[in-house]
Amino acid sequence: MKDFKYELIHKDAKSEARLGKLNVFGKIVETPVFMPVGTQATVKFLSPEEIKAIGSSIILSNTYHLWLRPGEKVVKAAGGLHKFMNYDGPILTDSGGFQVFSLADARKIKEEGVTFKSHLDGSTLFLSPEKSIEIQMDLHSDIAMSFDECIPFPSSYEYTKRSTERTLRWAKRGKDVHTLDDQALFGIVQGGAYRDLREWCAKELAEMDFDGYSIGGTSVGEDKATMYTMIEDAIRYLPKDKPRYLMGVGAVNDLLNGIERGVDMFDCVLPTRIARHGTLMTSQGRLNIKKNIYATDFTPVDPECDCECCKNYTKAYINHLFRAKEGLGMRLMSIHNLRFLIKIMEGARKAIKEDRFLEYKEEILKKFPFDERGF
RNA sequence: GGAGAGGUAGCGAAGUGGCUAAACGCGGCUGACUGUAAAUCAGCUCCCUACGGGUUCGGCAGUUCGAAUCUGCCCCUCUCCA
Repeated sequence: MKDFKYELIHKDAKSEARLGKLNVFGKIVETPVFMPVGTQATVKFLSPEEIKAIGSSIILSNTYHLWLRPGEKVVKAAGGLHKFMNYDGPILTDSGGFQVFSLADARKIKEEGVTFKSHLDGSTLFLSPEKSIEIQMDLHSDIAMSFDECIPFPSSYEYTKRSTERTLRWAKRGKDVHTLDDQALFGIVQGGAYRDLREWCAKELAEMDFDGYSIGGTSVGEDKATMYTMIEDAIRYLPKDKPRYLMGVGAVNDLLNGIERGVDMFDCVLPTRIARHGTLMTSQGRLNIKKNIYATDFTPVDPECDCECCKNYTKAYINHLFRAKEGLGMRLMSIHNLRFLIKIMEGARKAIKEDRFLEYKEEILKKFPFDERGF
């Protein structure tokens, strides 16, 4: 019997927003939750201690990248991913399915699996649904993902249908080889932007009885309205007693719109990536710390923020760190952006509890002067 | 005082008669970034009333149809010798 359980604490009265508690083999994750991404067994620039300090309760890592380097056997020999990276909180691993999408130039998809060209040395590699699960079992993450194909937008109905059918077969194949009792396995809803395919895929997956369900194939070029519809179409037939995870989404408006539609988990590279590139999400809107005007601005990044960066350092100092290419700048910015999103999630959970999620969403969207991109 | 080397856009540095408003790098400015090939990538960076015009390559004067590139003089810098 797996000790993995989603408990619905409270559903918002006026929306599909859900306050929940995810028991990940004894480690509790309150949902809705935002998960920082640590692709290569590290949330870039942050130590596990810092990740926890910002209020993060679960992080992501990646099958494809760890398979290539250092190799899943090395991680296994280390005693698993948690020991390897010295992080004892819950870890979710993506299956490598996204790399089918992002490394599209260097791959070939067949029924059996996907032939990749390594982005490291160009060597030819083969990843199948079984192999992906085997690697994830060696990594020993808490939550594994089914191996899927993340298709681009737009894609033809024909292709989307064929790909989604294959993704379902892959989900089944992966599930059949998954044997760990202390690792959950999620299925991933694809179906592109076609309602019937999304709904059908969700129903099929629900029937296979996964520990949780991901919504994949969003934020790949479609507009916001389409994306929100895709989420609704995926969630409609997903079981209410299992967690729903919207993959790769992290803009503020997307998080709120996802929660409103019943999403429990999110992950995104956005906050950490744009932080490294000099962009901050703040209560004053988007801010590029590299700009000249901040060179002599001795105020905090975000006066309303309680993170290590905002409590202790000034814009001028971080501007200097960026110009000097000092890593501390990227680290402080990453801490801030993650804390910013996590705080929004904390607020969302509180609002759901009080049956005022929609008001909260409006409040946030009105308060933060971001553009339609949501950051 | 003598002998060499050299002065190119914010800096470094190519270029040595037309294809040069001048490579490239740095710096500077702007933009992008959503299950991370990303401390990355793209554009701009002499001036202007800008699909055109104006002034540039230490200074001045020449040679030439045409000069950053050739000649003369001058100014300045560096190295070596006295």
